[in-house]
Amino acid sequence: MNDVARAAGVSLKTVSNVLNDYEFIRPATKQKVLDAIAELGYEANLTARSLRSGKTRMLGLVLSDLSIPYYGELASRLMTVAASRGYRVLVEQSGGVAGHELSALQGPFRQLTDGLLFTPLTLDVDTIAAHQGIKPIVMLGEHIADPRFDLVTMKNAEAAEAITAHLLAGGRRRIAVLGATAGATTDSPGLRLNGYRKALEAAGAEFDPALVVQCDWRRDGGASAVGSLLDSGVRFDAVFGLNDVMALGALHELLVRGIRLPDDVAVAGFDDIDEARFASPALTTVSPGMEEIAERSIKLLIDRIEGVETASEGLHIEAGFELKVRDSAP
Amino acid sequence: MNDVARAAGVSLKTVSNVLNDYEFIRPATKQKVLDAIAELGYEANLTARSLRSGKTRMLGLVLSDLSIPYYGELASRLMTVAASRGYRVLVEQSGGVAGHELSALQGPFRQLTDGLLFTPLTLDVDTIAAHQGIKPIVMLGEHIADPRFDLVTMKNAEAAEAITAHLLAGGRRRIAVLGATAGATTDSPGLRLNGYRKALEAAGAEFDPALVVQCDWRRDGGASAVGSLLDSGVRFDAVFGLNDVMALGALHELLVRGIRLPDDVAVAGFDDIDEARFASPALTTVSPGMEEIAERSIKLLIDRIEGVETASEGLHIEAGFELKVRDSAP
DNA sequence: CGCAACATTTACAACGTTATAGAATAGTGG
DNA sequence: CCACTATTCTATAACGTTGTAAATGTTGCG
Repeated sequence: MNDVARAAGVSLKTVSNVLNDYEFIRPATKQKVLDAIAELGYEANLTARSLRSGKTRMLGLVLSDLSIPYYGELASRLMTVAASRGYRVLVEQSGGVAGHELSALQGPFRQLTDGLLFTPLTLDVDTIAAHQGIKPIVMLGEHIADPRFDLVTMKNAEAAEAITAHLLAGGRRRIAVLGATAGATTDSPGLRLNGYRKALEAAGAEFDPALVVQCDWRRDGGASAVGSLLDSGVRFDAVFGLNDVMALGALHELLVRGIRLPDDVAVAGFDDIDEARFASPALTTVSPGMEEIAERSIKLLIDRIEGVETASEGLHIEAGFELKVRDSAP
Repeated sequence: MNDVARAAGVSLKTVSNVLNDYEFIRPATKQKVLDAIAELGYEANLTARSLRSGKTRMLGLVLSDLSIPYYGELASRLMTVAASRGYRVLVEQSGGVAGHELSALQGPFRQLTDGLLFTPLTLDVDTIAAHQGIKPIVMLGEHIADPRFDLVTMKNAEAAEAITAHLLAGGRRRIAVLGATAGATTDSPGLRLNGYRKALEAAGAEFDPALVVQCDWRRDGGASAVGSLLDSGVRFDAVFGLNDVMALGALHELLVRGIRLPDDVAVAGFDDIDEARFASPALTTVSPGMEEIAERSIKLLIDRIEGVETASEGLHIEAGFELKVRDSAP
């Protein structure tokens, strides 16, 4: 910057002012500076700028694992939206481990970012509140619904209700659910299960706890869950995976076992990952409006960082959803 | 740091020395400093450290799109390996657009990182060489094979040859290839196609250009490519997708059209993404040793950054591969 | 012509760290 | 007990930027 100042015959600060679009600069001076910058190929040093300003123009994204399709797609979209606002996204994988989530919250990672998009999987809301620090955090997903935090989420219950209603409308009465968890009703499995029950109730169908299976939210979790359901002799005419990869795992296992889809058993998922469309049969699922989630969460976080949004209570935003009816459950 | 120094009754620099494991520090002094750090909850400011040292301890990763399963998995593994060496990974999506690739190479992104893992898709090697700058770059993938650059790649030709040989051994003679490109033989489609031809030759099978189809390296690319092959009436008894997602798209399309897999047509892919195992039928593919690629590329890049590796020629590393025989092509 | 009032530019300090080089202290041999 | 070396510590100056406040230019008006 010194060199530029010398080349343009102005002071250091004037160059800085040009770079920062300071109002009171004579056009001629500005041009001289810009010429010098172009000629010398000067680029501002971002590290120095960060040190001085205390801002990094990076957003932190904490999620369990980028290799999970839903998170890969989410990260991709968030990065694109953030880029359009002049921010970068730095990803931290927690692996769903409490210690990693905590260190993402307080450790050096936090320092590198101006704000956090946080998908907590193991940490409870009070622990997070105790370690939230000073910079803005926007929660993604559903584990947290607390007035202390901003939250951008999908309409879990409504979407699960809609897809269950669709299965019921197709004549299914015994709908197995994969991926439920014990206890909590405010996290995404809980909310989706609520939606499921509500749809059953509305249709006057019986709720059978034997149809609700706990398993890992992964492909092989869904596969083995549906396998043990078959082995145990529980009857069912539909499977609702609380996310797509479990549903796809189940779909695969059902086919391996010679069960006809969708004639014998219909399969539905949740997320509408890219892959769902190309499964055989194509997976009926619900699209949680990821584009909207990405846009609104980035906007909210940046507005908090830049002081545009000043609500003292946490804002809770729910993105719309869309039912995607395909061959696995027509 | 000033506060810590005061609390410990030592100078600023002594605190810095403790933090940097400077050799000549009395154990008692070191302990005093560590106690003061613990008591005050001090954490070093990474931005200031970066400004002073010129290092960010971040590695840049340039790839087309994180939502592509192969890249999601790769990024995830790279981040894990990098973390174990005390580095973070900052991802930049190029979308396969030349302009974005170029700006990742020279723009502010470069400043934020100590070195680059680069997966060039559109830029040619001379353009890259012209803009490579001063910091280390390790190429990932296959578009570049040039003595000027370090490269970590998979055994494209050998792996493609192996999987083609497997199809031939299964009695297939007319193997369609999806995802070929015109011209280049040193990029990954080119190398894989070479392996395909070599296997044909070794088996004395005829090479038919009509079986080689160009398409986008995406799910719907594979689907529509195999669709138009069917429509055009070209006979084939196997499909080799040059990557898994094309193969999976093709697999889906074949099933939709009522073709029996693997009886009528066998399908094979390349990459062994997580999803391949759970397709129906499960996809036969080749695993390119991603773990090894991740480990060796991170190690090489960090060794270059830290001056451990000083070879003046580019190092070319090929990771091993493993054939994954599954139901789509037994 | 003089002096507000405003526009434009500048000098200097600061952000929090590490490198350099030198000062202080401890240890050793004669 | 002194000179000399090895160890341990510290003062000062950077790294490259922006905020503050003050200096300088310019314009308009009485």
